[in-house]
Amino acid sequence: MSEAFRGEFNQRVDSKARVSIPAPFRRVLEAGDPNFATSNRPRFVLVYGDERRDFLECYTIIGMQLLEGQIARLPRGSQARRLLERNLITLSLTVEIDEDGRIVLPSKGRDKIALSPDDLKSGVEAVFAGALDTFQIWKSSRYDQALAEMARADQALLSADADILSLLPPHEGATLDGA
Amino acid sequence: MSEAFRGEFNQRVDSKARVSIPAPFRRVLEAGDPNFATSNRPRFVLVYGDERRDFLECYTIIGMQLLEGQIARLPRGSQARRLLERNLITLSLTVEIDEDGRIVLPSKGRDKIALSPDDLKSGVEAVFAGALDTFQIWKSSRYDQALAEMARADQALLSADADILSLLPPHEGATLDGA
DNA sequence: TTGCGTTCCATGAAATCCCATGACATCTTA
DNA sequence: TAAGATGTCATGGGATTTCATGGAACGCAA
Repeated sequence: MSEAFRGEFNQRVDSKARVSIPAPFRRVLEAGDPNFATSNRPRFVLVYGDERRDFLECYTIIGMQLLEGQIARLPRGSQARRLLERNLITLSLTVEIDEDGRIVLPSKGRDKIALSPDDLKSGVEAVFAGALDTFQIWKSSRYDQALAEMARADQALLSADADILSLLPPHEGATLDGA
Repeated sequence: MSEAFRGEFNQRVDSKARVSIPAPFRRVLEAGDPNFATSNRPRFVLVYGDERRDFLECYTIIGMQLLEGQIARLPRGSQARRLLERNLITLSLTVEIDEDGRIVLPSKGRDKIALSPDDLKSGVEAVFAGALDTFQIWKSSRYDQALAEMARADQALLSADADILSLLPPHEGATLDGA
């Protein structure tokens, strides 16, 4: 995976629920859409399942196909498979990026991240957060909130002076410094 | 599978049992009907077999042909083949989408999802739920009911803070993050 | 005629297209 | 190196089209 979603971007959502996809993410989405060369309009999959989350998770076309392949390996009709299908397929949409680099946030997606009609009218910010093979879309205010909560939880995991990388598993084979 | 049925749509069923097919599903049905280019009227197959279900399962023309091919591979006269033929072929209908993007729900189909004449008179909602290579049509109230039942079962399967993706089978070969 | 199914037209809301602008960053050229 | 040209990006606004939905008109058979 040479291309990956990285970084954090704030984008304005306008009154029509349009929002620009950050340009670096567009590059990744273009590379991950087998159809892009012909259509010139990158598409991707926006997942709004999993009630316990309040952000949208976005997959490249190829990334989602890999996921579908994994789901297909589970027995038809099994509970695990049904749950995955519901949350990742039924509760998801394919969206297309327009000539201006924007998408319209579909209404199910707006509901999920709590963008009310009032929010749209008065103007809101969305946060795009890269997560390697996917990226997330948050309502800005909720994102800040969630970060604060996570920071608190993380303190418990990591003693004050420890390096974050100490959480990595013990390495085997090649390392960054070639040791 | 570049085109797939995704998402969840509520559509109103009118007093004549007409219902609009959600536009994104129409695009997929058009692509899956070899005859569409000439007829300009996409067709698809509506399956109402399998007594244990109370929804209609819808296949593209091509999707159903693939399924028929698989059934044909089973030994003639075998019980499995007979059961599949009955439930997927005998108990099914081909329907055509009209110029306005609607179908008329045939009466066998209405029976299956419990749309009574009274329901039609007073107005009902149907739910269209995408499931990759097929989509389902439910009476809205039953859909909500079914979801509620499943939600209860799902809690047992998934511990409170676990990621849904943890239900995937242990991977072999390629994964999303190229690990 | 009456009931049923089909085709055609009407409409408001929502989604999409097309064009415009200002902020930056990069490249070019004297 | 300073100034101008060029390009990409995020964002806004208006015009246009599509979509879901309702109702009227039409054809046909009992």
